[in-house]
Amino acid sequence: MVKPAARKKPEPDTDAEGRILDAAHVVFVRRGTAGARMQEIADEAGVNKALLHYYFRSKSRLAAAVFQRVARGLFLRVSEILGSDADLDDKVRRVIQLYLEQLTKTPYAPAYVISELNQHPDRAAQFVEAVRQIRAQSLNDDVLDTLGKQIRRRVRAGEMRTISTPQFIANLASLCIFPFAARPMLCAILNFDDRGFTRFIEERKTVLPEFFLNALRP
Amino acid sequence: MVKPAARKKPEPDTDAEGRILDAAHVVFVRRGTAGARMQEIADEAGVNKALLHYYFRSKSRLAAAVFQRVARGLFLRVSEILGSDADLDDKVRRVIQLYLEQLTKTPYAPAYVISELNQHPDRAAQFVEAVRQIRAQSLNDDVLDTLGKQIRRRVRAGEMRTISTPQFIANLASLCIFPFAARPMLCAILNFDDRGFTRFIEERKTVLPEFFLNALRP
DNA sequence: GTCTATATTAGGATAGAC
DNA sequence: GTCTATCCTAATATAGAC
Repeated sequence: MVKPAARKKPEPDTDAEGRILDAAHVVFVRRGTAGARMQEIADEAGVNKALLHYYFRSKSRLAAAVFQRVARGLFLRVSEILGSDADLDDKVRRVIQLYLEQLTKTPYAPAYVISELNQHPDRAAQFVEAVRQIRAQSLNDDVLDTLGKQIRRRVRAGEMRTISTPQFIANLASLCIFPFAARPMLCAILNFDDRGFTRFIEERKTVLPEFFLNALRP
Repeated sequence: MVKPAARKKPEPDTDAEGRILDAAHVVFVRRGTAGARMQEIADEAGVNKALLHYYFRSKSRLAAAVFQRVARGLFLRVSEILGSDADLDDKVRRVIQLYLEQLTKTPYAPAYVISELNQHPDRAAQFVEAVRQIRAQSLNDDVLDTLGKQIRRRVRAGEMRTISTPQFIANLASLCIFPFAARPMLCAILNFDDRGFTRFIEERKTVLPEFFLNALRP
């Protein structure tokens, strides 16, 4: 279904299948799976509705393909960093930097993934599979183990407060991802317009590494 | 529409309008507005579909009523704490405690509000209005101002690192709310089942205040 | 106020020409 | 492979009896 062969056309026009998937990506992320309309996807792709079924058979299969793609995108690069042999502080700094930049480009991804996972219980299995695949690809067999060892080493050396690996990861993910997922909420509470939010994220690029690393000082 | 009069029946059966709103609450939060079905709400309320239209005219009005309710619920009590005259450390501890307990009882609220706000742009205005109402109700005219003053005072006194009020609030909200909003995501990554997640939140009740307050030490 | 029955439209899916 | 035309079910909404 996916041809890894060399791309012939450098123009934005890909083959129909690719255009449809891209269009579906846009529409599903914007409206959610339940709110998306096949017609809107077809329009966005510049093809006929029937062609969506030709390539993807049904709306739910198309939705699954898009979800897989977005979920992977959210964790692929971060997983590489966490699985690398960099120093722990360095990992933290790089993860924060990466997320704040990546999510600035794809700001709707977190809210979409959160929505899907909560409304569509069988997406959870799909998500677990995506995570498993990413883990298998990364240099380290288990990113979590490596990270846990790094944390415990630092704690034993007295360079860091005691913290469990899950809490460490949850805190890091929360601080990076939540502001994007809850952007309209934050903007309402803090009286931000788009410009205000952008500056807020810029500020965050320096605030967050300090905040997080400081929190772990012994 | 809402009668604040004394409740006649102590049984779970309220009047039809209340039962419908409760049922709508459950179903909309579970499925999202687009995914919810009027039939399912009617079943959940134990009434006929037509009655939903009798009381709420249309699905979108019913959805708006539910959203208002859930959004208020997310911020009402927290706003009381932040607007109180308690010490800053105390506020932090009480907010964390409140959120972790409240969200344990209504774990789907954050994901629902996030979904709605991202998929349904005009919910944003509704949300702003809900926040404005809560602010007007609370003892303090502007919770944000009060909090900002407390933060700056602590910073000037050298008892806290410099941090802007928006970053302070965003960090606190992120750390409290995200794990619930992204529960299936966290569970997949950290290999948690329901039991594991519950223990994780229990652990978090002690971890989080330490983490947050420690992050702000000078 | 609450029901049954029905109207109406929207939207996913397919058949078949080209 | 891509289109036009059509089918068909699901879902919101209303009419009208009780």
